[in-house]
Amino acid sequence: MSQQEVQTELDQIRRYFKKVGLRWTKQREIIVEQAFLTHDHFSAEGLYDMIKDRLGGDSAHLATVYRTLQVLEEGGFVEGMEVAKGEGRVFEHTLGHEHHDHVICNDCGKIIEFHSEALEDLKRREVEKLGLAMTSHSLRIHGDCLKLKNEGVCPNLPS
Amino acid sequence: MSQQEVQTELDQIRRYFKKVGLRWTKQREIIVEQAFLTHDHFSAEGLYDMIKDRLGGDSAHLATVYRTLQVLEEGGFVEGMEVAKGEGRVFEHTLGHEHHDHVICNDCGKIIEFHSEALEDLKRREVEKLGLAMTSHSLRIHGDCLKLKNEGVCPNLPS
DNA sequence: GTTCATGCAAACCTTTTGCAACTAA
DNA sequence: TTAGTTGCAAAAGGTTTGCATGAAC
Repeated sequence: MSQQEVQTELDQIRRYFKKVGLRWTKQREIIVEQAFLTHDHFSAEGLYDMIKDRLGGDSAHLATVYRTLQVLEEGGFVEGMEVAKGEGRVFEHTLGHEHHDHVICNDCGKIIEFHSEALEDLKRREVEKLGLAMTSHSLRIHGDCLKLKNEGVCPNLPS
Repeated sequence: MSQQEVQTELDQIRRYFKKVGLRWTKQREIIVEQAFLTHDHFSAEGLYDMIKDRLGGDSAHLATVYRTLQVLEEGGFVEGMEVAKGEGRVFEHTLGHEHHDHVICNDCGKIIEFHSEALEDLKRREVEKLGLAMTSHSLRIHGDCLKLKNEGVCPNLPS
């Protein structure tokens, strides 16, 4: 996401904050900006560290990061999920992304996103059979890397 | 699961413990038995409470429940998952069950299980396209109850 | 000037761990 | 006998919260 696109997202989120009666503070701006500058999935503490690296140690307190992420999640701007047992939640921003599922590589831990309309339809239909209207869902698939198995190299490993 | 079926599961698990060089203790028997007597999903602490209710306060320590659940999960006898943000993991036993997905009712929180072979196939194929061989996955769908919306009654609420 | 947000530290909750006592094999 | 297991209490790790101070409106 380019700096310019981030600006558009920022504006949109700022309007949301105002609309629901929340104040737009320096800290919130910093946190939201960092969240949307970040391409990968991030944890609350990870985001906090990125902010420290970029702007210095006292730009936004960790507790404020948590509080802001909570607001963003309620507003539907980010989505949190548990990736591995015993670890904290990781987030991703959702503005301008269609919903996607996650594949987690057993070999390197990398999170790969994918989207399948057919899969979405099927989920929705299966749930309707049970008498519910799907509002959200989370699909995480763990898998072994075939390239690693066949060629000894995991293409998902950071190079 | 009937008392007799539980006995069969117990035997199977006891053999597993022995085979991998773990001891079969009174506490482990109590914990495994309770886990397989239980039809619903349970948390570690919930299982501990059930044991206290059934057998008294000092039958098995909470730490032992955690340790045993870990072994059972590694052995593939139970499966743990996070249902709601900020809450602990819940478990279900898997022996003699085919894999299933979960639907969580937004209205009453009830967890409904379902299985769809078509959905399984599609997941597997989508992941293979990405170069991975699916080893496990977790699909949780949250939905609004249609009966509640249309008729004012959520059939998933405990009666 | 009010009301809400922040920083800080302390609390919280679930899960894990170190260790001495114990027990299955 | 002896290596693995338990109970206990303490620690750990991620997240939340109460409160006084400070900033947005």
